[in-house]
Amino acid sequence: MSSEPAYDPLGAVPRYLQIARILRARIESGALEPDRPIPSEKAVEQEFGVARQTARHAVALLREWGLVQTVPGLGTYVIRR
Amino acid sequence: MSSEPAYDPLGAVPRYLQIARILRARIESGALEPDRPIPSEKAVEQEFGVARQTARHAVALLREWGLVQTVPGLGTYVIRR
DNA sequence: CTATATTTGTGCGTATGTATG
DNA sequence: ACATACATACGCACAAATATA
Repeated sequence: MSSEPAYDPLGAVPRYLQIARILRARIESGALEPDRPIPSEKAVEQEFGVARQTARHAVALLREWGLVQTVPGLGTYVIRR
Repeated sequence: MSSEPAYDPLGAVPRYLQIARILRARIESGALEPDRPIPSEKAVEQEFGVARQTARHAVALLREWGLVQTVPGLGTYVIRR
């Protein structure tokens, strides 16, 4: 059984990093597929109950990690590799 | 040759002031043109490796100096004079 | 062509906590 | 105590790009 990292809002690990790791796990597991969009910032906010800034921070990490590509006005997509 | 002030993170002059002076020099030299946006807060953060607060502090100085004008939701622009 | 909805980009203001000089 | 600086996090607003009715 492979499970994604747990989300612990009160933990020592910053929320944006926890969220980024969870989304990364979804990409690596194939739950989020290449050339397909990841959840919007709005959706991330709602799923994890965080502010937009925090959601954006998480997605920014995915970009830095080379996992996704963002198109303004459209969305953020999983990079095919 | 006119060169902009050096950035010295370990110097006695506060970083926000150093950054503000560098951006001012770019405006006065024409590297940043009137009616054109200066680098976003994010870009300033990244270029100088400082926190958001510090980048914002620098841009706030440019406003106080009457060099730029900030438009909410759009950016900060060099004032034509 | 216009209007609307969605998504991302940018900025403002504020707050808490940590650390250094 | 104070100024500076970093890190994290919340809420809000307006602008721009994109897609669709």
